[in-house]
Amino acid sequence: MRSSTKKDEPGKKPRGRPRAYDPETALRQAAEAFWKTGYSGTSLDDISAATGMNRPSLSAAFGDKHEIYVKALSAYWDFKFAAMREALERGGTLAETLMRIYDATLSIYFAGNDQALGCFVVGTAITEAPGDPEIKRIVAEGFQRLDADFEARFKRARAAGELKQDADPKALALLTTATMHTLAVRARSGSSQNELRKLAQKAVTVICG
Amino acid sequence: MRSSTKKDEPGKKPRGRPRAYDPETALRQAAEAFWKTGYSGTSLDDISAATGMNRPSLSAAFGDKHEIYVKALSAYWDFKFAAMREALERGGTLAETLMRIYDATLSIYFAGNDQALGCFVVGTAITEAPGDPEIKRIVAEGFQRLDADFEARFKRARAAGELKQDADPKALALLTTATMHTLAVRARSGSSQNELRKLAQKAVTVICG
DNA sequence: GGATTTTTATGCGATCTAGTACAAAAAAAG
DNA sequence: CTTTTTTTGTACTAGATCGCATAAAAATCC
Repeated sequence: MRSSTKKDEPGKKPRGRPRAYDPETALRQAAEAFWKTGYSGTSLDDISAATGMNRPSLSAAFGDKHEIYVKALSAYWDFKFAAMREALERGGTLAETLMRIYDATLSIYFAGNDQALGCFVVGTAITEAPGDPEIKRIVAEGFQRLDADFEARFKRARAAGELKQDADPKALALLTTATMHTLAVRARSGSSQNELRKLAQKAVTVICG
Repeated sequence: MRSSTKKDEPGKKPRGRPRAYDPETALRQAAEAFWKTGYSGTSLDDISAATGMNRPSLSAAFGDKHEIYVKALSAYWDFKFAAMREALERGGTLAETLMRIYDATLSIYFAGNDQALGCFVVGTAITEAPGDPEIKRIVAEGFQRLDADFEARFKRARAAGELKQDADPKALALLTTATMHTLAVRARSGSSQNELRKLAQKAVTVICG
């Protein structure tokens, strides 16, 4: 609840005992714990162990379990869309751009050292969505933005003559998102990164005509 | 552990007190509970309430929580593939067949009265997969079979001249599965059945050329 | 009707879980 | 050096959760 998210000016040191942990790092570690075992499957003790913070500190910094999760979920979307934007804005042909997006996506889905965890949203938030309006809303808004970003790119491509004039940007955008969803699901159920890269390549080939 | 899954001959009545509940019905009710709140989010008390069975009866009939879930998951795949097979074998053009499959799929994903729950596998098993080898295996095998069934259908379509000769059956199959995955994910995060039907229609149009 | 078999029903005990109260610790301010 | 402020660390309570032990119930076999 404090305004500690905004980085205090480095000169002014705050009044009391200094925090032992960096909030951003801790939130990322908490997210990793949720990412592995899902919302319901992760206890506050697990998060406490993952962050090195004890329960009261967690509570003071991020609120209760649900608040921690929602913050982690929002941070994940921010991170994902930042990666998307970067891949989108680096230019190149349509197929190159799409493939760059999928490569960036896969490097997130396979980020862990050992076990691939896929997409945080698809792998953990989807399960909770039906019984949790807030999670459901955040998830749905992210997917809508994904569709919209892709559709805009396909419209530009069609205008630039990269696609046939009778191509349906909306339809192609939905298939592009669908491909991302299947990558998310398959990564978490054991497919290899190489296999999924080939899958993405095939999808891009079909989508780009 | 008993051989009670095989329907005993109707003439021979078993020896002791008769079961108060039909095992198949109970397993379906247990699956519905898992479907709503996921594996970790569903307690044995929840399942007990959903089935009307008390805990020891559940234990005797299906084993512990993990065994109940695995049985429910396998039963779901059976059910899903039965619906698939029926939609595949009813003939018609490629586009008609695919659309029939998606309609059957959506009627499963939106089966509940109130809240859409999407796909049991994508909505609940995916979350557990990384930490549960058995669930992971069952999930992966189902997806592989899905891909294979679609690929076979596309090969037939190409041979029958329903597709261009340079079409890639494997690539189209992956996109068809991807579309199913996106339906699963979106249904659980609040999209309407009508909206998803339109999505499926657009996907089919692109996939069938 | 009594013995045997199988299922149901109640309830117990050990563990996990979430949230919080309270005191100790670490820093700046005066 | 003392006071004030904020965070940390320990510990506690209340409730959930799981698995099982034990007794009651309902059927067949003799």
